[in-house]
Amino acid sequence: MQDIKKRRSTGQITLFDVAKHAGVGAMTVSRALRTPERVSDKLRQKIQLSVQTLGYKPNVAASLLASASDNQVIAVVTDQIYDNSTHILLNTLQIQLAKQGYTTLIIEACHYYHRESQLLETLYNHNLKAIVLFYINNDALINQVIDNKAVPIINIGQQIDELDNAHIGLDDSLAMYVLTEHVIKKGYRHIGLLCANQQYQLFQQRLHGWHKAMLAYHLPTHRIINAAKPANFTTGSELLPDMLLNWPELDALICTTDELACGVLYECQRRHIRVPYQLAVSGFGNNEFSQVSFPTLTTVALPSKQIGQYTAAMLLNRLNKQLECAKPDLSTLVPVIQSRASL
Amino acid sequence: MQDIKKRRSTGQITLFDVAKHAGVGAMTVSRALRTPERVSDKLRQKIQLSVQTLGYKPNVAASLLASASDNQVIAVVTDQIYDNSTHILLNTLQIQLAKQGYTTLIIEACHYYHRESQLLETLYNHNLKAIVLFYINNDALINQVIDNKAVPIINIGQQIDELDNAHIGLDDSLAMYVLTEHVIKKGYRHIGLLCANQQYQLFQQRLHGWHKAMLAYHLPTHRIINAAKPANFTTGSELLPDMLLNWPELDALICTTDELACGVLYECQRRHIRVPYQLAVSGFGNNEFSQVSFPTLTTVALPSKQIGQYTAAMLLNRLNKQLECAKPDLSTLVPVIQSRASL
DNA sequence: ATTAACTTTGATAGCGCTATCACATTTCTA
DNA sequence: TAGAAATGTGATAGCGCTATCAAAGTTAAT
Repeated sequence: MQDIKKRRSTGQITLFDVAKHAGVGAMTVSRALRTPERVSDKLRQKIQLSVQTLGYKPNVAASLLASASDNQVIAVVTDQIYDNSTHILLNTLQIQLAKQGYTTLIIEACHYYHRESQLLETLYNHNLKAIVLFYINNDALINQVIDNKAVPIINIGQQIDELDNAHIGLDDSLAMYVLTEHVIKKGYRHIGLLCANQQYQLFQQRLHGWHKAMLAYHLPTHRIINAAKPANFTTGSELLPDMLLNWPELDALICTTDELACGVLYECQRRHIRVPYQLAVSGFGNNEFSQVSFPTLTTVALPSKQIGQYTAAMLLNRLNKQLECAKPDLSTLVPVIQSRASL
Repeated sequence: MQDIKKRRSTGQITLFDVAKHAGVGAMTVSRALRTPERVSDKLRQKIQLSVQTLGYKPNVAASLLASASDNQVIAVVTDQIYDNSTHILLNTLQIQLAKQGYTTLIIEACHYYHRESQLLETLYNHNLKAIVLFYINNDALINQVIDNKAVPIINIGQQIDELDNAHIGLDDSLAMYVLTEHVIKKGYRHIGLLCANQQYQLFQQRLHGWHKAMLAYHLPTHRIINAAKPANFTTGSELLPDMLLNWPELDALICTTDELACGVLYECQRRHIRVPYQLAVSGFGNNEFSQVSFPTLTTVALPSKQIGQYTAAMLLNRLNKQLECAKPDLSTLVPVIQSRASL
C-alpha cells in the first residue's frame, strides 16, 4: 500500500481515509465508487461499508481535475417559462437527458437582467457540456454563447444565422395558422386577435400565424390588440373591453395564450356575453384549466413532448457521435387542436 | 523561474502557458487574476495582455481544489415561479446577492419531477455556498437538503421543524386559521374543506389550520375531502359534486389552493349554483387569476414580497457571520386576506 | 550608508482524485 | 500441466491551481 504523505488536512474525509479504514488501496476505492463492476464483490462491500461509516463525500473538483472529464451538466437558458406547452417541452427534454446521465439546469434569463454574462461565466466555469438557447432574443447573451466555441449549442426558437446548423424552429406560427383556419372553417368571419407580451418572439410568431391565415382567406387583419402586458388572466379580462369597443362586430376572438383566453371568458361572464353564441373564444397552449373552464376552451398546442424528445435526440447526437439516436419523425410534429365548447 | 515539468497535456491553456508567455512566474499570474492589487501595474498589464492573446480560461475545478474555497454559487430552489411579484422578488434577491459576488441559480423544481435528488446532487457537487428553499413542499427534496449538513439553508414558506432556525415566513396553518375565522365571522356555519395533494405537508398544515379554527368555534369538522389528486382546476371541478352529495347543507367551501377554488367556481357555473349566495368559496395563495375570476375569489396569502426581501439579508448574514444584521420585523409577516366576491 | 520595514515575486509542495501501468491473482486454452 | 488470457489491485505520477514562505526588490528611517 502506498505511503500516506503528509497532507494539509482540510478536515475533509478523503478517499485515503476510506481506503485506510477498509484496508485497501485508494485506487480500489475510487474504482468501487466510479466503476463498481471492476472491483470484486468482497472488497466492494467492505468499501461501501467504510464509505457509509465515515460519511465520505467525493470531492467533485478533484475528480474533474484528475479525470479531465467534463461535467454532465447541460444548461437550458430561456427568456421565461411562458406556458404549459413550454413547460412540457422542457420537462421532456430534461427527462430524456437524465436517462443518459446528464443533469439539466433550466435557467430563466429574465431573472438575471444585465447579469446574464455573469451567469454564463459561472456555468462555463463548471464545464457544462452543452447549452440550449430557448427563445432567447438577448443579443448580448447570444453573442457570448456563440463566442465560446468549446460548448455545443442548440438553438430553439428564432433563427440565428451563426447557429443555423443547430436550430430547431418551433413553428408556433403554423400552429396559429391551423387554429385560425379552424375558426374560419367554423364559419366565423370577424375574427380578432389578442396578443400580450408582444416583445417576445414566441408571441410574435403566433400573431404572424393568425395574420397569414386571415390574409389567405381575404379577411381583415386589423382587429388586433398587441399589448406589452403579461400574458395572464388579468390582461385577458382587461383587454376584452377594448376589443369590443373597437370592433363591435367581432364574432370570434383568438388569444395567444390560454390564460388570456380564460381571462376573456371571465370578462364575458361579467358582461353577460354568451360564449360561443355571441363571441367565440380560443386560446393557445392547451393548459390544464382549459378543459374545465366555463365554458371549456378550444385551444391549440404544438406536440411539446415530441419536440422535447426531438431536441434531446439532437443534443445527444451532437454530444455522443457514436450513440445511436432514434430521430423522431418530423411529420408527427404537427399542431393539435383541442376543440371545446368555447368555439 | 520554476521548471515546467512534463505534463499530460489536456490541450487546455494553463496558467503556466500564460506565465511563460508573459515571462513571469505562475504564481504571479494567479495573483494578477485573483488579487490584482497585490501585483505591480507593469506585470499586471503584461499578464492581462497574455491572457487575452492566449484566450486563457481558468479551470475552476483546479482552483477550488487548490484553495479549498467554496464556490460563490447560491441556489434558489422553488416549486414554481407563480407571478410577477414573485418574479420581482427573486430578481431582487438575486441582485442583492450579486452585489456580494454571488451568482444565484434560480431553479424551478417542478421541471424535475422525481429527479430533484439528481439535481441537488449536481448542485452539491459544485460546492454551492447556500441553498434557499422557496415554497418547496416536496418532502423528499426537503429531506435531502436537510441531510446535507454542510450547506447553509434558508427555508422560505412552510415551517420545517429541522430548519427552524433558518426559517422565514409563517405557518400555513395560521394563515388558514385566520381565513377560516374570517369565513365564520361572515356568518357561515356549514363550512367544508377541499384539500388535494394530501401527501404534502404544506397542504396538511392548511387542513390543520381549518380544523383548529372549526374546533375553536365549536363547528363540525367532518365536512372534508382530502384527496391525493393534484391541486389543480380539474380536481376542484371533479370533487365539488362529492362535497355537495355528502353535505347538502354546505354554505361555504374553503379550498387549499386557488386552483381548486377556481375549479369549484367553474363547476358551480355548470350547475347553476350561485356564488356566494348558495355557496361561498375561498381559495389560498392569492394567485394572479383570483382577482379576475368570475366571481372574483376570496383568498389568503402570506406576504411573500417582504419575505423575499428579508431573505437576502438573512442569507448574507449567515454567510458572513455578521451578527448586526437588521432583523426582520416579524410583525409585518402576517397573512393577508383578499376579500372578494366569492364569499 | 545602514538597518528596519514593507512590497513584490517565484519555487515548492500539495489540494483529492484518477490515468496509467506494473504486478498479482484467477480462469481459460491447448 | 504449462502457458496464455483475463481479471483484480495498488503504487506512482500528475490534473491546474493556490497556500506558503523564502528571497529579492523597494522605500523609510536612523
